[in-house]
Amino acid sequence: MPNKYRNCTCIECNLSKIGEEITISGWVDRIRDHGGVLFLDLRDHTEILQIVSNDDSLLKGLTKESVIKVTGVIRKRGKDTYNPKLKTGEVELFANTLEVLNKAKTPLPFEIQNSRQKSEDLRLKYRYLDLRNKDVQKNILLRSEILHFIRNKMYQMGFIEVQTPILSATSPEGARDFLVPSRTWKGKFYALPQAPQIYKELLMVGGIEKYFQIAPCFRDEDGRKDRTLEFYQLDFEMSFVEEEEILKIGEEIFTDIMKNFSKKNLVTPFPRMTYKEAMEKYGTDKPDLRNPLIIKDVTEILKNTTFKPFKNSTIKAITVDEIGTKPNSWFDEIVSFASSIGMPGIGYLTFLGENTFKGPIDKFLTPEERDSLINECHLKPNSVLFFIANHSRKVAEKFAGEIRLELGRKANLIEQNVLKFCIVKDFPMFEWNEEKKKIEFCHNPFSLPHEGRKDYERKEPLDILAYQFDFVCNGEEMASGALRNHDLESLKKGFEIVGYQKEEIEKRFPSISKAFQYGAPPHGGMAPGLDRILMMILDEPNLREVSAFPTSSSGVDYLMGSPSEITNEELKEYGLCRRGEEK
RNA sequence: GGUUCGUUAGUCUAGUGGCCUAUGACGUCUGCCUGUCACGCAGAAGAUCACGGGUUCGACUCCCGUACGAACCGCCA
Repeated sequence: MPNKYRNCTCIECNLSKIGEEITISGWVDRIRDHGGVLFLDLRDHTEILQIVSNDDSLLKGLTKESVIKVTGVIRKRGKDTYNPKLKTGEVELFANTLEVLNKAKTPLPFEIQNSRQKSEDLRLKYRYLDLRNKDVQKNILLRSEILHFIRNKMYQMGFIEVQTPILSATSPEGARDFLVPSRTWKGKFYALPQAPQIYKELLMVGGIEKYFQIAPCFRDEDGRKDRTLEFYQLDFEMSFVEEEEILKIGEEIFTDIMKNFSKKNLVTPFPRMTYKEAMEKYGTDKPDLRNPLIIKDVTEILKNTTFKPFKNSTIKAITVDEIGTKPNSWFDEIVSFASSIGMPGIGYLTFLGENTFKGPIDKFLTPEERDSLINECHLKPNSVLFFIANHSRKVAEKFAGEIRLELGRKANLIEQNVLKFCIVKDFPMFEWNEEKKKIEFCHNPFSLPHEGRKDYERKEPLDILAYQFDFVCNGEEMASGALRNHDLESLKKGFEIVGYQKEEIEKRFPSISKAFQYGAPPHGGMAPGLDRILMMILDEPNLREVSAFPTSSSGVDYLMGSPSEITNEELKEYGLCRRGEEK
């Protein structure tokens, strides 16, 4: 709508406007003063428009990135002065008046056009300038499109959008909570939700059978490139479902989003594997299937080995074809990588063909062992077989997983321009924490064991599997989901196994403990990470690039200056006091 | 909490013990230029080399510590 600032935007300035007098506002992108004739690129959210004038007093004192309002007449450019790079490149605005609405200070902290190459802390400190860069803005625009797309999709599938509280209660297990002191109830705290888990289950008890929300989640843990203090999940939950239905819907959502927004090839359908299989073949619960290498367990083949480091150990092997002729330095780098991740060593053998190997371990092998390795590990001449051994099976798997990734990277085996999803399911309900010498939940305490309460009666806790799954893409965890346990007794049993008293559960989860006594439907759902989806689509190196106002990796917001100190008065008002001061 | 790497004008960067009174580019400022569009040309200003200590005749450079940043491990049901 025309107003005193503008009656059109840059993109609207085309051949149809020739001869018209227009008023337009925006930022000064560039100034080119030729003496006698001067050019100015005016930028708004749509495009750039070239302004021309012969009056050099018009530009007196004008600085880049100032906000100006220009009135003038649209002219057709001479043919040889078209600028094909601009959508407005066939026209220009001959300025009559130019008014500075807000002058920009000079020099700028960085040039807008190449802000993406600047150091990140500087960009974040001046995020509003960084956002003026079209390449930076494009991520925020895509985020908007995907949010729009997801909402449409969920509504189409019959889900109901429900917002759940941000000021909530602290939850045991899981990540550290962000706490918010209550002024009214001194000494008591709200907690920001790590996920709307309890609320969505209560919605199921409340008869909202298909719920979704694009939910903010907060976790007070150290950052990573794909982990921030606050992030968004497409959280959804359904009543009266079986696991397969959730997996199908999850797969449909991911497929639709990726097909619509990613330029990479999406491989469908998503292959599925159990947690056990993932750990055995890939050494991780989030396998990167772009990497063709597979881990083979050779413990049985080498059970009688005389090679000391392999004795009484789980032995994993990885075959890499066609690298036998790499220089020694190549293998030395693998060895030093192995030691950098804490491995005592890594053995390898080059297969020369026939029955012959080259390598220091060869002399410890019997002819039978050689034959078995050649057959079981599918060795071809010039293949190299890497051995990862450890007394602990878990540790051997973990190291093998890391070596698999490193070998894939180093041998250039990672397939490019492809999105390879997989669904990892049947996570164990519990796992043993060696350091704390106790049993812990492996994933989500609210998940349903395969046999429900029967599992608790018949099985060792560590053998119980859950209807718990992850969606993984290119080695990144993209979503987590589960069928939930709606049987209060077995839910409590689970908490008892990790060391909670019965009363404690009722105290910690008063809502669930009560609600599940009044007719809780079987239910389940999942939660794809919105920020990670964007990171994957845009091929960004970290989550901060897909958010308008991210904090630094260490959780500092340089724009707002948060976290910030507060005064003693404020502390007192919230019923808090500084260390060493009396209450 | 741990490991690794980093910190030099507004920005990015060169620099490997004396040749540094610190290089180059972009930006900024001044002047010239009537068709540029990453305009061009000429000139100028701009740096307690993150901070503190040490080694040395001498430290931007080597060592230790601190702060800050990033990636990773731990942590993230």
